[in-house]
Amino acid sequence: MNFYSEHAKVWVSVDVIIFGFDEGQLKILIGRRQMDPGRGQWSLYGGFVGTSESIDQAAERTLQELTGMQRLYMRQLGAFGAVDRDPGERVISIAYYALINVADYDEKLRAQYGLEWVDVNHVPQLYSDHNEMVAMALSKMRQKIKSEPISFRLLPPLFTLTQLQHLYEAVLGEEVDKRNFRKRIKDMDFIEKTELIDKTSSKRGAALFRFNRKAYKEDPNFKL
Amino acid sequence: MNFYSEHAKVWVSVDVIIFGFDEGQLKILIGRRQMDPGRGQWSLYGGFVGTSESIDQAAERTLQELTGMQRLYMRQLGAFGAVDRDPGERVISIAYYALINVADYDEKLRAQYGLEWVDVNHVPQLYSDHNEMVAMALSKMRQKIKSEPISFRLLPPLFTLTQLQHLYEAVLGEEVDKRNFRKRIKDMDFIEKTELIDKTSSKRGAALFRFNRKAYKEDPNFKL
DNA sequence: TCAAAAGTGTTAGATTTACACCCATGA
DNA sequence: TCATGGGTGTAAATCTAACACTTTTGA
Repeated sequence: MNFYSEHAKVWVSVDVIIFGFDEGQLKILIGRRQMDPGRGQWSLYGGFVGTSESIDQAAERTLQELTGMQRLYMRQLGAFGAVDRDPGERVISIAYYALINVADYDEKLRAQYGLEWVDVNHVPQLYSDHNEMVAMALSKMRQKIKSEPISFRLLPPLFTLTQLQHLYEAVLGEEVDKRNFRKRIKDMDFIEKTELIDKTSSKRGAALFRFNRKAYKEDPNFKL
Repeated sequence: MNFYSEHAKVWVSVDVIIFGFDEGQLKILIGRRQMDPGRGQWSLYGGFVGTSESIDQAAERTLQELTGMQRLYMRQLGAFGAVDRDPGERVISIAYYALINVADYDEKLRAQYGLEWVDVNHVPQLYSDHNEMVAMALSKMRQKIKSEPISFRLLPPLFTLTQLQHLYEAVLGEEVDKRNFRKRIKDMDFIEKTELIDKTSSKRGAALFRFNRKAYKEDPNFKL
């Protein structure tokens, strides 16, 4: 008998907000809940924290289950612990948000889990407090994308400046001045212009850029 | 039998980093751990989350136990969940940070709990991952104090501009230009000059200011 | 030849930073 | 009278924001 045993245990889960950029919109991945309570409701994907894994590991396991992808960007958002947040049992949930390049995402997996990409501006009502989690994740994203080079996680390895600008516009929810935007990008030497040209979105073609992680680490001054 | 019961429960605790401003230094309140494992080690104060309280309520209960004070500023920092973070059992802890005016704090309570104020720049080794929590709290504080009027939570209701400046210097860990600082304060109409004079720290006396919460809510543009 | 997206500089205004002296008072 | 902390303004530099036209090319 020790002092721990005087107290009650609770279930702890993780829920993951997966952001993607597609069709000029910032989207998240949601699915229909497969179990009671709340079966059939739109919901974030989550999972319980096991006894032999850290909460970060639980979140990574959940994310990988869903995407099959490795080494994705993921950060903790915070813990959600209202007593009745889950209608079934007392469950404390720790929310994470992750960024993926939609093009890398296996469409078969999406279908298999019955997941859908939905525009962050048109998220339906979700199970439990998941809408709150999404709102908080979006707000944190907006903050972070201005001061850290996480935008590249939402794009293919090679991207045009117009794509990058549209991504910022989608995340921030406001228009961005093209010339000022490009000026700032030019100041960041770790965003490198390649010799490659993308001709898919214009007749003239646009230069493809790449994020050089090593160069960023040597001189990490990101500011949008 | 439902799907919850396939999973294991864990203990969930809260730990509170209590900041105070005293003798020109930013300090936190720590104590000697009263139970095994880790008895006698320096530690943050914490408590377990009960079955009928939210995590925020658990944090508030813990904070109030310790300070006897109500309506303090407190925010969640995040969840800490390494498997072996607690040497005794698997415990996931959610850290909170709180701000108090040291002068309001009952010295008897401090002595009763065996707590000490220590400078954030000289925090000893703490139990478990508590040093990590403190570092994160400090970093969040630094961020927040530049964009939200939380500094007043660390001061008496009436304060001089020199006090306020020293507080910023202690939190940010760098010197602040007196004239530029006062210029910015003047721009914020919700920091009101009173007719009162503090003569305790100079012969000439310094004007006492107060934070007008209502005025701030009407025009909340805080920027330091 | 023309529609559509790519690409490019300048200027005014706002913000930020650096900096030094006089004031009021009690001891 | 003097030591101590309180209080004040200006100018240079930097940063931010607004703004429009030319280029390239495939259809």
